[in-house]
Amino acid sequence: MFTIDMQSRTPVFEQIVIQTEEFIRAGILNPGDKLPSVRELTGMIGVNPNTISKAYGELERRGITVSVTGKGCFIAKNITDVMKTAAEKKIPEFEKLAKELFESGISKDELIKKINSLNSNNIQLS
Amino acid sequence: MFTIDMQSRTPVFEQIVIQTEEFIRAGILNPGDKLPSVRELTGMIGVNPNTISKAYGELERRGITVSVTGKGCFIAKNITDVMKTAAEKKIPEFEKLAKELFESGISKDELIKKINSLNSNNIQLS
DNA sequence: TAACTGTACTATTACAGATAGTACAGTTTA
DNA sequence: TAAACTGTACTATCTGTAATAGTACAGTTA
Repeated sequence: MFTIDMQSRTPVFEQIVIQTEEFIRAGILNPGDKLPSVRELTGMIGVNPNTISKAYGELERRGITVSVTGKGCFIAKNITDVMKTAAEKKIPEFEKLAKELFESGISKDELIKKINSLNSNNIQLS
Repeated sequence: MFTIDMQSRTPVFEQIVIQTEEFIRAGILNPGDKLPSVRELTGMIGVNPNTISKAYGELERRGITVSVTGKGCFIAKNITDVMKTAAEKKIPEFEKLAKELFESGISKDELIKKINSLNSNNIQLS
């Protein structure tokens, strides 16, 4: 499930957060789904339980998961709204990057072409 | 000229690199232009000369500037090509971000609208 | 009760960014 | 020529963050 690159400059706990979000967008993880337990992931990835706990804490802080001691870590029921809201906060970042490429000599048409080529991998199960 | 945020998680030397690139795209810095000397910037920003030197070294490594001991640090003559090539390498990053926003519920139309609203700040002096 | 769940805490190691100080090689200018 | 400037190199040190190690605790499940 998770693919961790120990050589990456991106902290392990952050890689877990990022990949969890990617799995949600791809429809692999859905509302109410249970993530592997801290100790399961510890065994799978080969890192310290504290590192997993830190990732789960960050996911909960973002409203992406709900952790319950004794039960586990679950994808939030309102995950669709949470992801949409988070994405809207990233629009300025998108505009900044687009502006950078445009001012560097890449045409608007080429950028728009890239967007029109996007395909959703989201699988609707309901 | 340079605006450094000491509270930012982005290293100071990297902020200098990023802002230099921004000044070039905005037409504020042009081919052959001389950057402030290491010791001038040290005084302006209030950081260690080594930090400035590290930024200048990185700029030269990217082909953005040419440093000459005894003379100074200058914007490369072929800076337009260098910036275009660098931007092309960032297209996958652009596609990834666009895909993330799209899969999170932001429509293609909205993204395209943002691109069409872009205005170039580039000032042509020649 | 036993085995699981997430969480909290301290101590330690490792690494990157930044500072401090010094030194050197090359260029410009008076 | 000499002074003042330019970028660069080097070592030592400090700091903050990531990660590890080990232990412990509170709540849930079977």
